[in-house]
Amino acid sequence: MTDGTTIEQQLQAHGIHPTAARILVLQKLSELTHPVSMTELETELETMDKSTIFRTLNVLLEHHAIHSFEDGSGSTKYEICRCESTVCRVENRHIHFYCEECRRTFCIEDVKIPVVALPEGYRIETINYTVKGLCPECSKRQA
Amino acid sequence: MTDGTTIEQQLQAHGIHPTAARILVLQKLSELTHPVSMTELETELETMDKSTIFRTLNVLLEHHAIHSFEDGSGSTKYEICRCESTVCRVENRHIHFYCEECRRTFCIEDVKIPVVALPEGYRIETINYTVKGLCPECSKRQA
DNA sequence: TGTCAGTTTGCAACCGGGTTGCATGTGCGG
DNA sequence: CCGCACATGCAACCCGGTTGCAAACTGACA
Repeated sequence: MTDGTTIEQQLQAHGIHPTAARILVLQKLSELTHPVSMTELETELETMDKSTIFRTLNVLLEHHAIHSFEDGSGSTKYEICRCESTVCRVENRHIHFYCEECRRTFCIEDVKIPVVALPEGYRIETINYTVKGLCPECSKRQA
Repeated sequence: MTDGTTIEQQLQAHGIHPTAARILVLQKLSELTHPVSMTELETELETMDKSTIFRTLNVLLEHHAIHSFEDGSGSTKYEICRCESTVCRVENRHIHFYCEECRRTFCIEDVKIPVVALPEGYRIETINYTVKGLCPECSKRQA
């Protein structure tokens, strides 16, 4: 989904009416290599209003063009969905690492979310797997 | 740790000076069978101020008498630590389920957090594993 | 037992992420 | 060209969490 296709095509592929705001937000998310908070997007996209970003993110989420998850930072993080198909299965998603020292959030692309078996009756929609601790840089600095 | 010991003894075992507030909070947490938010505690313990509860929870957390985690509800949830020892290993901790319909958080005691291997350098402090979806009741109601 | 220092608590104010209502703008079909 | 539905900006708001400060408490020591 990241290849030749334009941002606009990606939006349409997810059934989203491509407006300026939506293109800009998705564009930005596809450029960034790490997950961002709403506030970070706000500073990146100075022209755009907070509420617009908020609503845009929600549209993108509903149509599964992006993912959101909570690291322990307090604010929700967003990242573009790089799935091949339009529906992204839980077990294809990677885990995240939140460094309590430098407060950065890392994608651990290589490690997929381990899916557990739940007791009868539960219907799994999504799984949040976030590891907290010290990132390589910070743990080295501390040692 | 849940057995014969009094709340006061539990506090002391964790090196916490047992004050009225701390006893009440830990008491309440040990009574409850499900994780609660600060706000829920606030309504349960009407006499106690929000800030006191906040600071008390932090003391309990620092001394590993309780756990905290984020389900997707937006507010942090707290639950008593039922570990035998004073230090609670990640792999002994159970996972949680957040129902997007009834907004309740469930402990899945039987299922422990799967621990993944991270690339070199990361130091794991804690892991947040929360499944979101529909609880048995709500998924039955929907069907 | 009285006093003092350090700790704990309550109150009030604050902060920041997230959310909403409403008025304005924009694009598209007729 | 008009009208409508949808999208955006602005401002205000909500609420969980956090902090500064002063009062209350506790425990140690004279």
